[in-house]
Amino acid sequence: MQEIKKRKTTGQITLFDVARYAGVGTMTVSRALRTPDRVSDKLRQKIQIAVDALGYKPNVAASLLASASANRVIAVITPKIYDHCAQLWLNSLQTHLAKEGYTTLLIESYHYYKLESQMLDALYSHNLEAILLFQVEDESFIKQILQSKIVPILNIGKDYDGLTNMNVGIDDSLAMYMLTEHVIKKGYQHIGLLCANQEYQIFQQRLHGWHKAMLAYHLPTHRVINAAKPANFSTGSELLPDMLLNWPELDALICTTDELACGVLYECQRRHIRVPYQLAVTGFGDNEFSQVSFPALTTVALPYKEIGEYSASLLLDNLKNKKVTHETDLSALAPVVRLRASV
Amino acid sequence: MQEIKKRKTTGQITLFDVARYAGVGTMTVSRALRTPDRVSDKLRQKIQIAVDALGYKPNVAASLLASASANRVIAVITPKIYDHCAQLWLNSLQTHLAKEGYTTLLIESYHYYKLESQMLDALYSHNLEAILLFQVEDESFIKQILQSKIVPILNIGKDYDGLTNMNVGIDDSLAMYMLTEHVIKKGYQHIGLLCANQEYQIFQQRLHGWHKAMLAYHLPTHRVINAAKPANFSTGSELLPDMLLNWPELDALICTTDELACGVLYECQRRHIRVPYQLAVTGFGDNEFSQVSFPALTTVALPYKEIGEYSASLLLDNLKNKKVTHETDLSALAPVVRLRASV
DNA sequence: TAGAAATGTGATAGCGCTATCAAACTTGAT
DNA sequence: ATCAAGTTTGATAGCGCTATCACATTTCTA
Repeated sequence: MQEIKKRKTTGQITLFDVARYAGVGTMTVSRALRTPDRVSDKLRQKIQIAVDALGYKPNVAASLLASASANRVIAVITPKIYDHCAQLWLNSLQTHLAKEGYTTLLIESYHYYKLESQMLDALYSHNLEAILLFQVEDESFIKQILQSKIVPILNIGKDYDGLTNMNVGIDDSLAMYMLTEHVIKKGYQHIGLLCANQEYQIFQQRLHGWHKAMLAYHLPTHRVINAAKPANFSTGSELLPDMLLNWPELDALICTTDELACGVLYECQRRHIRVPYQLAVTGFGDNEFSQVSFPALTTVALPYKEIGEYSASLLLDNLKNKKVTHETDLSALAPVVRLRASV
Repeated sequence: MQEIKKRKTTGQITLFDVARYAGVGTMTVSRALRTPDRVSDKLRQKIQIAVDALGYKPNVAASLLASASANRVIAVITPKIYDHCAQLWLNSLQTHLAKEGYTTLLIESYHYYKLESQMLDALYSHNLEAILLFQVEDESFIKQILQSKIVPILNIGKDYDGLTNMNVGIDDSLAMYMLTEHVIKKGYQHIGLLCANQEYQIFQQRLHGWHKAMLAYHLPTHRVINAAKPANFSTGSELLPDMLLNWPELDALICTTDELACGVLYECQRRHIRVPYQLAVTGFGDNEFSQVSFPALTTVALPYKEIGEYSASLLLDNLKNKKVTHETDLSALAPVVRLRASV
């Protein structure tokens, strides 16, 4: 039996207290809690009683330090949690990771502008097993994370030249190409693009997809408003007049988000513009309201749910040290155009 | 000088390595990093060079264990992060806490249904300083958290009989009362209520507020649809026909969320019902789209931004061990009715 | 210039836990 | 009954860090 000495302590109930109460060694208590099958039934029961009686809570910092084991915690960094895409993806990801016992720590990087290193320090203090970046565009920030490369990093979005350990690409450009192609094939000739949030690469990609499709079908690409405003409902309402003023011949308007498109639809109603007869309108993203709106919004859906699932499995495989080259049928991750009443 | 011995280590660069490289004691390195002003400039520079050269990253588990200090991390538990209210509140809260160097750990409790204790274990492993509950309704879950009462707990929402250490109430009932009163004063007589998500207390409170206002003005309270469906756009569109069928005399419809109301507006357009001339419609929450919609939605705004700010200051005061009874002008937290074109 | 006070630095002893290994106790085959 | 092999248990020695105190050094006061 281990020496029973008086220690000055933080007041917390420790393994030692439990061991003394149960009349066993600390190691046996530790085992009873971590690997119960390596302890006899009799002692295990005794120990359980002691744990309950004393209200013992393990000190995970000590456990981590002693075992140098990881924490089953992954961090997700994304600029804007409330984005519809982020919602779908996160929801799917978290569900899958929670099943495997992982806790997800969400960080909205927006709040840590100029506080990045502080935030990272706090992050690393959690003994993370991995970091996921979702549509993080700040390359210097990514590099800063990678510098202190102590855990695997999975990036969702544009691949920064293989900087990250793993990358799951999302092809916004392709999605917009497909959508534009559908509109073109419907016979529209004077197709404009309404792009907000132009400062973000992801919107540049959407613009690029439109541009490419227009060129491919020999259509003019000058009818573009590219604004540095939030891509929300009011911006849509606000910018429609400019579009109509500049290009009265417009017969279709492609918006880079469903919110913009929805704002445009409202403005059309205010101005008695009949959609799609006078003007066809599309969004991007297949948000919840796009199939309920009046008229229902033609849009393109990116498979964020599947991407979330794929991200989770890729990450879990990597953490389990299986092959990192996880071959999956990526066709399941292709964008889907939803043609509705507004085109 | 401290004995330089060979240790078996996890391979990580330790304080000891930095100390040896810089030719100082470990304690000096520790101080140079934690309390730089207690170390001479000369040694501090030397140590900084050693830290950079070796790429030293502190092991926070060890630091926590040795100092028994807290982590500047608070956890927020909420059933649904993507809720508009949660967004506003969280955004405001996080901004204020980030300024004070706190990192916010977001947990969507939905993902941990039946995994609560596992999730809590993971949570506690972070040496949290506090836990915030936002509109958590599962009382047994709250009790479970409180059982292991190791950190202050701040609850936002209904007060569970003083179970939590601190409580910031949000009066949904009052907000709905105010809204209903406005509608009544506009002269509407046949006022119905469309309530979804009836299983949640927060929606019961809204229903209650409507009921109370109707009684106060001697108006009938039977025109209610109380559905166990998600309070979203499509439910609004879907349930409007039932309302109209049951009560053709309806001249105003109050919806328990803006999403429901927006769905109702769309359905009105499909059915050529002129709002507000044939039917007035209101929402609840003042979501972004409610002022852009056509017609713009009359609704009531709860001051989640202010509540977030108040929560942050209350929590910070508590953590700093100032007076916990933080008196604030709570009138700033009162709901605000926004009368718009739809009523 | 001596002595007191303030400041800077390092050796030590844990924080609460687990890896490790040796000791004690089973079990089963001879 | 005996020994080999398996199983269960506990004492020990750290994990990497910081609180603490003692000692060394500097600065200030009389």
